[in-house]
Amino acid sequence: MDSERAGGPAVLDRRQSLAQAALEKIAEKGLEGLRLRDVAAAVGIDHSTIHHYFATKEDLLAAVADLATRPFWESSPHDGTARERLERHLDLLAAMIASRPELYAVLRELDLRAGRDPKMAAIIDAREDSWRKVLLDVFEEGMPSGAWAEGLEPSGTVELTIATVKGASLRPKSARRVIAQLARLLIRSSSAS
Amino acid sequence: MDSERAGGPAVLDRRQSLAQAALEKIAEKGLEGLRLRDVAAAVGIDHSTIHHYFATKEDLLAAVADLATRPFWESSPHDGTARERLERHLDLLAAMIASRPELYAVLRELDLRAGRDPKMAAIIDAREDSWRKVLLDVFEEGMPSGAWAEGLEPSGTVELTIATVKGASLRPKSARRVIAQLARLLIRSSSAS
Amino acid sequence: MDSERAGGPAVLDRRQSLAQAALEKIAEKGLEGLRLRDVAAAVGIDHSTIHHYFATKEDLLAAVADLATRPFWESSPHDGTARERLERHLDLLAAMIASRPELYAVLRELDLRAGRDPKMAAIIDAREDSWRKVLLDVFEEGMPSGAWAEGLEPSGTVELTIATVKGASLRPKSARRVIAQLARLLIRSSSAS
Amino acid sequence: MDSERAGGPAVLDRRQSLAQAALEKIAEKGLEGLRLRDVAAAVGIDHSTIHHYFATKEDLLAAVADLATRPFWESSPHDGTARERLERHLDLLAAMIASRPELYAVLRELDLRAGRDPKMAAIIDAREDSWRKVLLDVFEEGMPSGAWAEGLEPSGTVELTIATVKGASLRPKSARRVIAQLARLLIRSSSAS
DNA sequence: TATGAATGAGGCTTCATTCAT
DNA sequence: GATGAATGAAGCCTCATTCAT
Repeated sequence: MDSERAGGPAVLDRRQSLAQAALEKIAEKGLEGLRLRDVAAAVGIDHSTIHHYFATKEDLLAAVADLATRPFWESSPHDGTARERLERHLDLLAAMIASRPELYAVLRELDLRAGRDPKMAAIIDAREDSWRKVLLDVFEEGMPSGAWAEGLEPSGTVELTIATVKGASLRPKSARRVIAQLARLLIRSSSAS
Repeated sequence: MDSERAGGPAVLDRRQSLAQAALEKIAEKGLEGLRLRDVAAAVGIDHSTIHHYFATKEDLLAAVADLATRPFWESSPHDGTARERLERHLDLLAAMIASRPELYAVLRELDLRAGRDPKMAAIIDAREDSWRKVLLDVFEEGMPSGAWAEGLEPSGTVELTIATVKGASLRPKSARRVIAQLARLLIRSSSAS
Repeated sequence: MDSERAGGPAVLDRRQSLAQAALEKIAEKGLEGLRLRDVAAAVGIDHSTIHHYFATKEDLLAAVADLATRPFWESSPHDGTARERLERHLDLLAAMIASRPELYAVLRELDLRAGRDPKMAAIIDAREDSWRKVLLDVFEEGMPSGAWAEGLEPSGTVELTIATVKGASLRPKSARRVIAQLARLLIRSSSAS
Repeated sequence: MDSERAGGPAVLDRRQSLAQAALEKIAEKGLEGLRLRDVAAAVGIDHSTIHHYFATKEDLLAAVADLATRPFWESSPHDGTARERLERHLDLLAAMIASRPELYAVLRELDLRAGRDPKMAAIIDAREDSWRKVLLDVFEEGMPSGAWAEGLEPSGTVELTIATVKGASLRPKSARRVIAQLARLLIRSSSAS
């Protein structure tokens, strides 16, 4: 009992903090500058102890991917009109990119990696598909009420939104502006709600 | 003069082909998988000979950045309406991403690198600013004639376009669709096509 | 007494099965491929628990040596003529090499180790001396009756026999044939079969 | 021309001396104690430079096997009677085991390794087959003249001889005696030449 | 220009061992 | 007795770089 309370979470914490430290190192030095030694040092353990938690560097990277893509939209409330939901969603994204630009730099790094590493692709794609569903749901919901700009096609717009957010995160400084501009284009400006 | 006629061009070719080979390797294995040995092998020279052309790995990388960002829009004709010019520009981009996805993967890799390497940032930013100007020119030119969607602000739309193209290039498969969707949103739909 | 009845035998069994598992691992991967982790895994315990039974890897190795050299000739009946006894002895050896080649591979591995490790030499030599005595006894016993080939010198033949059996065990496939050939040479051919 | 005289042999020397150094280390510490660092140190080069000559430790080991099994019987003259040739051959072996016991210890180490490593087996077996042929030739040649002990079968005796020499080399101290005893048993003692 | 030898720093990983629980 | 966390020494190998030729 005691050990379950003590050891259990501790282990999770260690794994978690190693993944977190790795994420920070990637943000700082890039995937090509990631060194297990540095990660270990960041959490204050010997670099060989890392292998207790992650058999290989690749495994650690998988944990980083998992951590970095941990769904954030789950917190988004499902109520409100489609237009409101989209606005909130994009606002949240812009805010997060502004507050944690390194996280998004790492995400892009992982996107690139996914292009040549099937294992990474599996992790990244799974999470991205969830995001895709969330967006598709919003865009489809807003169609009947004419919430969107003329000629907007839901599924293509999902891809556009994802692409733009990703591209915007490559330049955190202007991300908010870019996302705002996107929102303005997507949402029907005139007349009806 | 003499060297340009005799050894010069050959050297330039070598440098060029080394940079090209490096670019391909980066596309294949990422910045973290780039090995001077592999690059040398790809052009058929000894791995130590590479240092006769590039003193350091970083220098080679600079050459890669230069090669990858070599302006492509210069070929774009300046005639036609703003709307036509934007369409042609986006079409060209979509076509290039489709035909040379690796080149764009490398560009994104370099974007990320620029985020932590001032030298790289200098190279990348210089070229991106040129692109920025081209786009700004187009968007401003189309304003008076009402070529664009309502509420479009030139400078913000430049950033949006750049971000979207970059983001789209992370998923070459759907890049054309994304860029087309963007074009549809930017260009005023009413008033005849 | 108490511990022999309760924990004692269990501990002995554990030690025994660890040594046995180690022996098998050595047969499989050689002394250079022996890993305590593998041995522990083979008997289903944690790799650190192994140190409760053997303080050090060397200690485990000593147990392996002990196990591998556990005298087998004790079962050999002492009755019959010297010639019969030799034949039975060699037959038994050939049969064991055929049925447990790995055991003999490990024995050779330990022989080699004994050449550079005094502790190992002590264990190995003690058992080999016992074997030596058994053989010497047989050869001397057969001398008066002229059981052996002409010019056979007991003590030198003991060494020859040991060397040949060892050498034969390096190639288990042909061991039986080699040992049979040795027997044919040792035993006087004339004077009836 | 100059470089051919200088660089050529030098390289061979380096590879050769690395293999030789490795052989000595194996003799000293066993296959399980072989460290590339030690080998490099013995030759006076940085341990990473070893990889210039041998891509992997396994490759170095192959060179060691090649060096250790380099045919020695080629020097044996082909003239004389079969009996004389066998005597000379066994004498030579006994002398070599006496003068270079470590070489033979390593050979046995490699024999064992060959049992679990096909690459090693290929090298070892090839050389052993040559030896086999030499012996078979001798034993068959002596058959008609009745040079051998009664009932000696050539091919089986080849195996016996090989096994005995190998076994003898495990105990260099008594090797000469063992081999002499073998010779006495093989060669017809009485009567005719 | 080109090469191959050499270097040394450093990378990931392994492993016997120890220790607290 | 058993475990899992932790260690640190060490192992093989890689790689950018230098240097003599």
